[in-house]
This record gives sequence, structure tokens and C-alpha cells, in this order.
Amino acid sequence: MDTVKRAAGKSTRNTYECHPGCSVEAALSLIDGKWKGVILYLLMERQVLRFNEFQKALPDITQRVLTAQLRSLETDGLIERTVYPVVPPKVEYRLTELGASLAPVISALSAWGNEKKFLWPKGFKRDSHLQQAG
Amino acid sequence: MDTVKRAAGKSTRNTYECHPGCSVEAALSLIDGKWKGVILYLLMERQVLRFNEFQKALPDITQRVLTAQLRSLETDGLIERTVYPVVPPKVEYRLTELGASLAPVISALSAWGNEKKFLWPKGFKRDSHLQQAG
DNA sequence: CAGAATCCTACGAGATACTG
DNA sequence: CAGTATCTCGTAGGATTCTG
Repeated sequence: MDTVKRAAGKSTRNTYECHPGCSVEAALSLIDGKWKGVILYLLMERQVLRFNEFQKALPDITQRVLTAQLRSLETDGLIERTVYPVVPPKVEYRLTELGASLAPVISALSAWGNEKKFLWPKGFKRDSHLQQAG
Repeated sequence: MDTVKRAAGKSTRNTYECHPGCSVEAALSLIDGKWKGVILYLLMERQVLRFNEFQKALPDITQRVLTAQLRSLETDGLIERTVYPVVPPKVEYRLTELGASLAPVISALSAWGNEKKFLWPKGFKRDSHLQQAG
């Protein structure tokens, strides 16, 4: 293979003092942030995305933040980043096995979010400017 | 009834620009923060808790933060705060119907967190100084 | 007991410009 | 294309002190 993969490094998450329900906190800490849940959701739906496909799907995220979120997910071992050494650059993101194992969590979130749509905050319009690649 | 209840006010969450998976984001936005998930988890396990019971269960949370998280959850309509006009003060927190409906999400988080315990960050010791009331 | 008030810091997150 | 490099800002979260 001519691709370059980085293994998951040290987690950004540490210094936990454990308490009842800390498993909830541990799991939640991996998908917090404004975009991580959505990034995982997209990867679960579409298997593999490139950097600019994320940007198209998430028109309101900046490059810097997208990069940071992807790095964080990669560091935590939830997604895998594959760099194809071609020009122009080509980078693909996909779920790791661990990331894929979060599917029940993400789908529970999605299901709940959809079910309770009626009580979303005012500005929340359902899937307007939804951008699909292709 | 001699109790005082506050209804949910305006949500702290707004200004969403919708995108694919925004239902995930919407749901996640309600349980983000370092402690909200755990607070909900505790309420699901024990039905009703008082302020200091939260403090006992979560030895590392400060009063200020605990108050803020509870307020936020209350504002978002997930928990209900009942003040008994007695001295010394007595305040009880319990899930609203909406909050209870998050059970699948929380239990998915908990299940995942437990299942993947083996890869938790270093400092993460399972349920040491676990404090149960009673 | 259940907080309110005050102060402080780190970091998530956004805007903008530049690049191999 | 897929990022870095800076700069900036708001706010989540923490420490401490005080109170009805």
C-alpha cells in the first residue's frame, strides 16, 4: 500500500477521578464538542469522507476547527486518517472499529433528536441547506 | 402542594445552522459539558436527588458548576427542581418526562463506556471512591 | 442545606491569511 | 486539496468566600 496511516497516539482525555456513572462521562468525553458527534454520524452514514466533503456537509465549520475535531477523534482512536501521497493531496477519513462501535450511541442520539424535534430551539430548521456530496 | 417548581425557561441552546446529522448535534448539545451526562445517569438510577447528594456522588464537582449544570438541564426541560419551603432548605431534583426519554441515550453511553473500559485513559480507575447515599 | 457572588484560567471555537 | 499559522473571544469550568 502506498498510503500513510497514523496510529492513535495518546488520548487527549485523562485526569479522570472516577465516580458513579463515570463510564457515561468517559464515553461522552469522546464525542463532546460541537461537531464530533456529527462527524461520527456522517462517517457512519457514508463510510468514508475526504476533508472537503466534511466541509461541504458542514458548511458552518471552519477549517481550523474541523481539523482539530478530526485530529481529536483520530487521537482517541475513533477515526482513521489515510493520506494518499499523490498530488493534489488526498486524505480519507473513516471509522475505526472502535469508532464504529459507537454506532448505538450515535443512533440513539439521532433517534432522540429526531423524535424530539418539535422542541428544538427556535432557530433549528430541519435539514435545510443539507449538502450531499455527489 | 407546598412546593415551588420552576417551569423550563428559554433554552440555552439556539443559533443552529442545520446540516446532516444536526439531530445528533441537537441531542448532544443538551447533554454536553463535563457533568450533564453523569447527572442524568444518576437521576435515572436513583430517581430523585438533593443538591448535596449530587455533591457526595460527584466529589470533584464544585458547587458553582453543579448549580450551573443543574440550571442548564432544568432550563432545557430535562430535569425538574422542586423547592420545599422549609428550613433548612430542601431541594429535590428529578427527571422530567423529557429527561427520562433520554434513557436510551444515556444507557447506550454507559454501556459503551463500560464495554470499552479497557481502553480508558490511564488515570481512569473503575468506580473507586464510589459514593452511594444511604 | 443549597445556593449566590466574585474572581480567574484554559480551551473550544470562529475569522482570516497563507502554503506544500 | 488539505491543511498550517495567528489572532481573537466567549464561556465552560474551577477556587474561594459569603448567606437566607
